[in-house]
Amino acid sequence: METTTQAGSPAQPRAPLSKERVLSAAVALADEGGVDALSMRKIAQALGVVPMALYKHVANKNELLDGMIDVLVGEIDPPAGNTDWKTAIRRRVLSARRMLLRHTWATEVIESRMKARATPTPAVMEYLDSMIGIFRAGGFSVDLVHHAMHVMGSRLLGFSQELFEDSSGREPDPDAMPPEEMAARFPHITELAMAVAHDPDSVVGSGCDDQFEFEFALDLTLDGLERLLRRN
Amino acid sequence: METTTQAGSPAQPRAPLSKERVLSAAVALADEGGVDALSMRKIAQALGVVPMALYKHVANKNELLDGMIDVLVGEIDPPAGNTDWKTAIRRRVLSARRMLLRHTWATEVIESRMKARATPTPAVMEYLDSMIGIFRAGGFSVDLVHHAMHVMGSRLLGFSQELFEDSSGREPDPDAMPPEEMAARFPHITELAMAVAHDPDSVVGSGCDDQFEFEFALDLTLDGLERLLRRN
DNA sequence: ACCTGAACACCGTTCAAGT
DNA sequence: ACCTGAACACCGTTCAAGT
Repeated sequence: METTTQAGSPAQPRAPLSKERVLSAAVALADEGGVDALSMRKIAQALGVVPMALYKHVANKNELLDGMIDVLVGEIDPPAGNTDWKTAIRRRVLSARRMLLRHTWATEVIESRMKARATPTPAVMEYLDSMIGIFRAGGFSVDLVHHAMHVMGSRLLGFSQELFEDSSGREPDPDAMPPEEMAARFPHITELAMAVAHDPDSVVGSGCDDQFEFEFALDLTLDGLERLLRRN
Repeated sequence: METTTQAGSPAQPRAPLSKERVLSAAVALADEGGVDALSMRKIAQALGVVPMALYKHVANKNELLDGMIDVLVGEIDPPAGNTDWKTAIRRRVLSARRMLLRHTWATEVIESRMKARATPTPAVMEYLDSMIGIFRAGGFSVDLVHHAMHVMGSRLLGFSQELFEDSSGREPDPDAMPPEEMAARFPHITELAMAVAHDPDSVVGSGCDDQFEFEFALDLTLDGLERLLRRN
């Protein structure tokens, strides 16, 4: 009802807009509506600013996305000291995973920007570098850590990569296949799905215990690497 | 110079437009210019047709993308008979990888559509089902094949997922870091990069032997699974 | 010198008007 | 009944006109 500035509450509609404010507004918007719905115009609107004002702090949308990735990488826990390489890597990767689960759009943006850029951003480089450092301190040769980084690739800044994620709240398929046809055409999937559904330990409704599956895969890889290391 | 139909060459500008023609035109355009540059309008133009004509064969752009994925899955070699599960899986995954390398935009589209859809398309389901079938025929329990599918996840319809791919032909970074600063800030990356650069066996210029790295990671996973299988 | 509105060249998709 | 042009509601970004 009152458009002029009130005495008691300065209304502060004009906090001085910085790159940080732009980036965190962008991250918040992406968290809410996904990265496809993210536009320069909407970020500006959320900040109470004209669209062109953003271009004073980021050169273009790609640079904005790079900045958003750096914000995310900053959320990954720093490496733990006083442990062996295996638990240090394990904790770090699981911390990265938690970040990825908080920001569902992260893998998409990271992957597409990594593909487009000649070099990852410094923040990503720093993260990768400290990962390599943990392996090296654990006694890995340069060659073996090279392979290890490639093996870990998809999990380092990885993907939860669930093939059959919880499907509630997604586009419902108007002409979905009837269960009988499913069972006839895809017997192995059906068998597997049935086993999962009847497993009392599995999470009700969602089917797969994503966390368990992720750790299972991670440990399989880490054990394999450890075996190679011992063989030196 | 001649706009009317010639006698010798019927000019056939009006092949009757089918869903298949639309999809293969879309795949060809994506192969050329990437999926970001793909638009309904450009597909129509390539087919010599008005944009709205496409909507007779695909309901919307998402359905178009789903159809394109099916075209790609159709390019993966069928499972080989007369072999053990390990070589059968290996061949199939490597065939999928070759498809992914032919269509650089594939992983991006597959990942984003898998995330959006409640169920993968039937063609993708068929592929996954026959994969599970190979494991089952190899003696895997339903439980173990369940885990195996999760482990293989990122490689099944996977990602080449190279962290440091050949950077030629990508956006050059105007303010790239000087090598000395690189070495100081990222010692481990530098060490690794140097070792790779001085390895006479590595591919000149591109740095990493992507194919070798992919197979290294794949075999590490497969060997781990085999060990679990033997332990039954 | 700084800021910004209008404009440009695009999108996917709707819809009513044409045949 | 079919087909399609124009239009709608968006984009990211340029640029010239305002202060």
